[in-house]
Amino acid sequence: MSIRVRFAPSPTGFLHVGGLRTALYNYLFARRLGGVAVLRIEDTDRSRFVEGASENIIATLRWAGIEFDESPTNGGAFGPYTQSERLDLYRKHAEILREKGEAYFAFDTAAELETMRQRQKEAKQAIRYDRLHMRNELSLGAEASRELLASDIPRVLRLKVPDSGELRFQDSVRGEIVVQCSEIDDQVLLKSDGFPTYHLANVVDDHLMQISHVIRGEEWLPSTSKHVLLYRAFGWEMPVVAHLPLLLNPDKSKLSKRQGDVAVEDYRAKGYLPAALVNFVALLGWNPTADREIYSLQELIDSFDICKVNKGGAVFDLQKLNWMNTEYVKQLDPADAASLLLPAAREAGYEVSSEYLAQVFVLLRERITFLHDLLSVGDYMFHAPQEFEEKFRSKHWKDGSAALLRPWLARVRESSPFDAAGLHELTAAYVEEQGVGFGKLMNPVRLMITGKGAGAGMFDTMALLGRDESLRRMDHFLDGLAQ
RNA sequence: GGUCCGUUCGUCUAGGGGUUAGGACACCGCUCUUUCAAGGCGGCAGCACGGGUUCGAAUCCCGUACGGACUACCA
Repeated sequence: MSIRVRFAPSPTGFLHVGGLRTALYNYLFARRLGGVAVLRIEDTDRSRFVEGASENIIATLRWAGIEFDESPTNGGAFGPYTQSERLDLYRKHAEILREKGEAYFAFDTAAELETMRQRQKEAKQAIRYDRLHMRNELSLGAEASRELLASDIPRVLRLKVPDSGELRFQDSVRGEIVVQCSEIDDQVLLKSDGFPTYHLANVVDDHLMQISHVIRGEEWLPSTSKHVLLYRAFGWEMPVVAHLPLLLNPDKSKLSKRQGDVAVEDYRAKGYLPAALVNFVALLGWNPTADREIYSLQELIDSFDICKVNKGGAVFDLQKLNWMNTEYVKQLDPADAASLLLPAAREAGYEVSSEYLAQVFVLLRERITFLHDLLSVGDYMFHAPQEFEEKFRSKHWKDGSAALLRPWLARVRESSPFDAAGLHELTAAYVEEQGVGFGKLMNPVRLMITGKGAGAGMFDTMALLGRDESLRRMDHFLDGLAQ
């Protein structure tokens, strides 16, 4: 059997991080087994359609490095199948179902359905379409329905669910699931606007596209029994299903916008690296080994196993994501880091070369979570400090500091070459002579040059800044003191 | 309310009859040190509960509790 999977988002907004993980697992599964992954846009709800959402989802998947293999127009591309372009297919199959007696038309109004639900709720009954008492082909009989069918009264097509019997299906993640037919609602298949519902379109497409494995979120588990019935009604073979555990808010409810960012777009905008986000999200619900956290996409592919996916939901923990991003930032090639950061640096008004940016990155990469932190954490690498951290000053700038600094400054002025090793050597000799520790001298130097109490090694910092700039800042500071 | 699903440190997880229950994030301590990080070392902390099955249960079975999803002419 050839492996074919699909990722089927609906274009109602930005790609959700949960969607990213679903897409990723589908992608990993397909790549691991040499299968095909298709992207399908499920836009059968016209009222929720958001302009540009589909394009955004595709762009976001590309950003994350997740690729799809097939397109309706040309064989090899990423480009998606779009359900709204396949409406004839769903209508045709809906008709087949009706001819087989597996589906029927119903003419109830929204108000009638509401009344029915209210009644059921008050009677503490399960809320389900009441086929016997509502207005439909089955309750009305052939004679009476003929008139309604011929009229222009709005109608929906409903699945005729068997009254009794047991349904069983295997889920690759959860094992066997058992559901009683009596618990299943007569699902609407075709809406009154002629569009199919998710259930019909999904089953028809999965079959027509020869999808072998349906990997999707747990929220679909309850409706899978309806899909089983649909496959059975059509006489089609059911694909293997796997329902992924949900991504959760810290309070364990389904990950939602109210409690933080859910759009991949948001994380991208905040400066998370795609590889870090993908790595993090991959490990929410699955882990290839016991003692590793960092995996490249290829390593994830090589070890992916759908059967090892967890059943329980996973809380999306921002702290761990942040840690993972710092790991990926540290591993970035300096030249790549510089080119990623250059636009932001320019926007901040720093007219620097990418070579210089790469050097600043190397200097400070262990101290940042996001690449763009370089511009704030290391602002003094781009201009003289505009303010001096008072807490650090009061702690490390003593009355005798200036007197201790001047002879050292004279030597720095003369030193050659001006590099970190030379400065270190020179300074080591000086503090030895003076009988003081490094800190006594270097903390004031840090204050004068960076204005801050935290940063990379001062000799490296000075070397990168250069002799002129370093001395200018210190002289300026001491001049200010003298006045 | 009904149906279905789930439950290993605070969080992500490994482990699936015999383990001192392992790793990671976070937190704390020590170390390194010119600052802050990073790094190294160490610490805190967990099998939801109750019954079975078994010589032996975190692991298998059944309940209970708790949590979640679904319950639309949304996906």
